[in-house]
Amino acid sequence: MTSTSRPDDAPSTDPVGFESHDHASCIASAIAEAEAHCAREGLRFTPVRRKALEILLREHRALGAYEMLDALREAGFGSQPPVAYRALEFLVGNGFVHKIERLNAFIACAHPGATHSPAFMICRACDSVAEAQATPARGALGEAARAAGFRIERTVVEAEGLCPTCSDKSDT
Amino acid sequence: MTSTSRPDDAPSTDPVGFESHDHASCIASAIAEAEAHCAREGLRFTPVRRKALEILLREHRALGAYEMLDALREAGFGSQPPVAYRALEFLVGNGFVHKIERLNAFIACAHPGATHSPAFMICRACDSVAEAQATPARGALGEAARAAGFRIERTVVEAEGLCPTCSDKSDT
DNA sequence: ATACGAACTGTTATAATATGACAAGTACCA
DNA sequence: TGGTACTTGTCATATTATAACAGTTCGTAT
Repeated sequence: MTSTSRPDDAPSTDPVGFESHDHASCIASAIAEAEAHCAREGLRFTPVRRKALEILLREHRALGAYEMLDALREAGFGSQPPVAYRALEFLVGNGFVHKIERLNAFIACAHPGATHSPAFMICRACDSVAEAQATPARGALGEAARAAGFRIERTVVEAEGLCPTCSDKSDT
Repeated sequence: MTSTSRPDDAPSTDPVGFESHDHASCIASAIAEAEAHCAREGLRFTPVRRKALEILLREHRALGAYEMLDALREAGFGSQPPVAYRALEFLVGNGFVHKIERLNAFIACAHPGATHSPAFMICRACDSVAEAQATPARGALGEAARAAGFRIERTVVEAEGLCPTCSDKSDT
């Protein structure tokens, strides 16, 4: 906790992520959420897993697996790819982290706790990523799936474009 | 053309792709579409590009770049990765082929000619892929983007689950 | 016809992303 | 305390992708 912490009721929505916000408190609460979830489910929130989640929360951007590996090595963990991939697999599997397929990279979930289908907005200029909510079963895809008899289990929804900041720059 | 060809008005929708259909005619017409498009735009529909598109149309499934490379080599083209990647880049760039990010693989467009935002249904059991239409700007993502001031240029929409066939099998 | 530039092809080499397999350590429970 | 499932770290390797450069082809303007 730093002197910048604030009560939980401040920017509780933050639907976007292109705005700045209080990292210290969102990190702490996300870690606490993960810890509680693991306790409830009988999962082992081991040091390397916790560290990986902390790194993603602290960076607040999408990291490649090898960037994660570097960070974990610096923190004193193993230095071979499976170390990073296994931690990330655990975190993704439990919904604490999402994989951005378009970037082959990983980002901490912005809505921990909520069961959700994430959607992402990826800026092609600065690589920033914001998380929103998708509504898979609704819309054209849901209809097509029902018509085809396809049983949707998971959706990847990623929009690529320009974030407000980069959009302003390119308008110049 | 084979004896199985049929008039263009038969299954004109084929919104799904989990159904079988007349490959010979859909291949021929897709190639013709691509040829016409390139002629109009002053693009060069070279032998290796044409062959790559033919291969994807014939296979009617998502192929990895190295599978494509093998097929191109067998057809007498170069045998190094850039050969495949460059042909695929051209085809994707012109909308004749889509990349399935979830699979790092490529599939021929099922709706050639139409300007569209594709959406895919990917069977996790048999890896079959069907293409549908997405409606990016509508729905929750479009709203979030407008609220955030994010300018969407392209969307990746991929649903993972079970196709009708595999779904029936797993119900047993 | 010919010279020119842009685009294309093929190659070598290497980068970036990801997984299989195994040995050693740890947690938990019977 | 012994067994079992899980976790970690490592080595080795597979898979996916791109940079750079030389030679060729294409279209066009002389």
